[in-house]
Amino acid sequence: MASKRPTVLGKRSSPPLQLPRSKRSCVRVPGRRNVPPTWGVGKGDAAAGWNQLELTGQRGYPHSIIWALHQHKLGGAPRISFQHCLQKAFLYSLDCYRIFRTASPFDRRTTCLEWHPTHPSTLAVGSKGGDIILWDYEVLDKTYFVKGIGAGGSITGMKFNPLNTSQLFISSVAGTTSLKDFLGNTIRVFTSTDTWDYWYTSVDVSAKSRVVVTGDSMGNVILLNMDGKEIWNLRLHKKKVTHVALNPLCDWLLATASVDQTVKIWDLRQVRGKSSFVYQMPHERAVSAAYFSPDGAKLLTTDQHSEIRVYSASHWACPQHLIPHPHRHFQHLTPIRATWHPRYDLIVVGRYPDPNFAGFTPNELRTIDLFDGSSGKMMCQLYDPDSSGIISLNKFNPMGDTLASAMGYNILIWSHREIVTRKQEGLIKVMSEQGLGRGGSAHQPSPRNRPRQN
DNA sequence: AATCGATGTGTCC
DNA sequence: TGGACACCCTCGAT
Repeated sequence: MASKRPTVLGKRSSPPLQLPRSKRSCVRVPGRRNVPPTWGVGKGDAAAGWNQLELTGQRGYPHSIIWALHQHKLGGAPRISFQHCLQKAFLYSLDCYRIFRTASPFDRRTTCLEWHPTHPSTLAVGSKGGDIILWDYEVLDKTYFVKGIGAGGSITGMKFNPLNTSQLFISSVAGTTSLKDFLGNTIRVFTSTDTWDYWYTSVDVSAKSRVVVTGDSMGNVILLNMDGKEIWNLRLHKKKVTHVALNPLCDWLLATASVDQTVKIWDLRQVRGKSSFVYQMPHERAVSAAYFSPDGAKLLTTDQHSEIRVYSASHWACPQHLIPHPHRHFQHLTPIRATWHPRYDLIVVGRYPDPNFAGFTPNELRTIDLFDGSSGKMMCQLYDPDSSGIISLNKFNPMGDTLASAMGYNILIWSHREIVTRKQEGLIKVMSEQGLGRGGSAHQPSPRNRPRQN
């Protein structure tokens, strides 16, 4: 096998990428070429933007758990569960969500986002250059930064090790799926390519059945045990595998998405080849993501053009909802992926307005859209005019009260205005005590993207 | 198999 | 300030 170096086929013209890059080696860590990383505190006030609610029913009532309990007790319609009341209360509260903190720690686009499974204000974010940051946004400067190789290092998938949350499973264009810690040590390499002709595109892990699954850009899916022993490696798709996801409850159920325009569901215990799937879901376009819902009962897929789908376990064969939504693919954009809220039947996804999309309206904004998973209806949009880029990645934290977004080079943290205000006061105090204060107020907005300003 | 076009975001001049 | 251009290997159409 050829060494992992530029190839004619790959059209790579730069020197071998595994060598230290003279241009990059002296660059401070973290940091952009000539721009220091930026860390921002959101404005958190009402003027910061608008969030548009499209709920039916009354407004202006404190939509809290108390409200939900009250509603439930009133029991207007018996089929409306307490859970549903809670979800409604949560949707109302989104009206008050603001950007709480921002960070722009990389010298390339953000490609990957993963919340810490237990620590509520900590997340890992990966970049196109292979950098990874572990960031606790509630504590100033509490970050770990693992430097990547630069060009060609792109992080394609991340998953915290469920058995040791100081470690991350990482798949990368640089040619490995491996387990690393935040000091940069490689604990184990699960698979590697010795060529730039293909690379790994996604990882998932099951603590229960102790397996690691990874997909590659040729359509192969590899199943390994936690010790790194390969169980099988099979070409399950005709084109690049874009996403692999294990069912959180049923750990032998695997979903794979591909640019071959299919999503396939597999029984891990009996995979023999391309056609041994349990279900196949043909799509209109290449598919970027297929996430099982937290309760394992649904599957959410995002294609590369203008469709989000919800499938239900009761009937995998046919989608429960086809949701039209503009999020077309573009070479220099991190593919947009819709994700589930961890507690409610809600879907979050970034909008990339498209004049050719059927529902296009002039002056459409690059919002974050929330859909109800059971009705398929859009319930709410989040928007901040100071962060007007396309928001490719959106994930709620495991608690479900904070949203992390990836917008180009930037990471945005959204939470409830009251919490934002309270916490920001504390942060600004600490900043000014440490001489980091910026006139005692938040960042000055930049015309395009506030987080880039410093 | 090879070529082309789409068209976001940041840097440099 | 605005325009050129890099990014670096994406995907669909031809």
